[in-house]
Amino acid sequence: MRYSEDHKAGTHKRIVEEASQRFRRDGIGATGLQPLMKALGLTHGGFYAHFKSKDDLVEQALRAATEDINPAARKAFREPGGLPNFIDLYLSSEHRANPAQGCPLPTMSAELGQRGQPSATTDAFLTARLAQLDEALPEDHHEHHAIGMFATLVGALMLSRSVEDPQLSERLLEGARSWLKHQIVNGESQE
Amino acid sequence: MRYSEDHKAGTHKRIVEEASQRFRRDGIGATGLQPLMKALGLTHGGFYAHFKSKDDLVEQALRAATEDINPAARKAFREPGGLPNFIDLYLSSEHRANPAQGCPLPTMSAELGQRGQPSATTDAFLTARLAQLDEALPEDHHEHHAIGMFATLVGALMLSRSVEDPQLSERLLEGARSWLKHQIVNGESQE
DNA sequence: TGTACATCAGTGAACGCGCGTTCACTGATGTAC
DNA sequence: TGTACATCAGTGAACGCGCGTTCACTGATGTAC
Repeated sequence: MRYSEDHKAGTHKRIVEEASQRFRRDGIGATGLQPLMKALGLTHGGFYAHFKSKDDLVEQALRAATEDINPAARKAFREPGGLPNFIDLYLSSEHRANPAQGCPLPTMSAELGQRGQPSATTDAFLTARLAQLDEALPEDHHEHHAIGMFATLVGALMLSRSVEDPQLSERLLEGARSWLKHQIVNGESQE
Repeated sequence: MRYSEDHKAGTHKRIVEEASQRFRRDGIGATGLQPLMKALGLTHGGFYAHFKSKDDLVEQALRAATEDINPAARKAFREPGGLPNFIDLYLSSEHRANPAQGCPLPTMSAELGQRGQPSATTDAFLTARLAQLDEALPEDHHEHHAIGMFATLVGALMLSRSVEDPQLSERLLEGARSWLKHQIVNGESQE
């Protein structure tokens, strides 16, 4: 059947967005293309009219996630002094509970490092986020501030999702929040 | 064939150790039991004489990793003021290049969080490491110091492994090292 | 305005493959007599 | 000391299943005349 002008582009986008959520929630390896297409009301055969391979989809999904930032987080970055708000959003129990709508790195970056050949997409995503954090930091900071903070955010959220005990999970989030806010103050005054 | 007294225990240990390395290097999902047993010169059928399931092996492998700490890292913890040495070891290019002999969390914890039902083994592993870090920190620190530092270590190593560009990878390790050492100083004097 | 045809997004069966798990078995060794 | 037997760690074929990928196809729509 032939479809209207931009029908295919729409389907393409739907696949990328659904994949982006599933990769973040379940991981890349654990996300099957067959269930993915079925969830969109499509059959799996059509997949290869849109993508060269699963790896191609992974790249596009990660690229899509770069532009799909939580509006509240974007707002926190816009306003001066909004960095603590961003930290609270990133290390919130809401973010922990909803990996599918969250940052792809805590769920995907280990797997991205293990997959056969790496692509520049991860680098681009990470660099963009570091630049964003860099702008939000006080003027006289060093590069390692943004890097250290980002690593802490990603690591703490990932760890908080991996433990069984809810109290331990909460302590991890709260501990990282305190540590990071404490560091903002020191980063401004010292160095 | 019947074997000597502790033959089975030896095989059991060999499986756990080989699995522990493969899980850390390739991830849990990407590690097949068939290739694992074959690498030890065994057939896959015998696996279930040793373990209830793959999940059982995962738990035992993680538990084994708890006791298998890099001697150099252990030494760094023993001597007073050895924390910077530990940071350098954890965030070294050697550790980055050898996940199979390294900390299981950067490679496994995302997957551990995504697997069906979590077990207390991750909690035990993480708690033990936090306690270790806690002891190495100056007396008057807060719990969130150990948590923040550990999250930074795990996050930075994982991210450094996931990027394609070696220079970016190096910047991530170096950035996190600087940030952490800077924080040790502040953690002592302030708070 | 009406008909013939080309397009091509999506269909669904099939491919080989490796997965975790089960199970009837083998056969070298330790034990009992 | 010599023989019969029980043990049980390890064997290897087989189970059903889902994976990523291929491919000949369908059939509603847009275009050409």
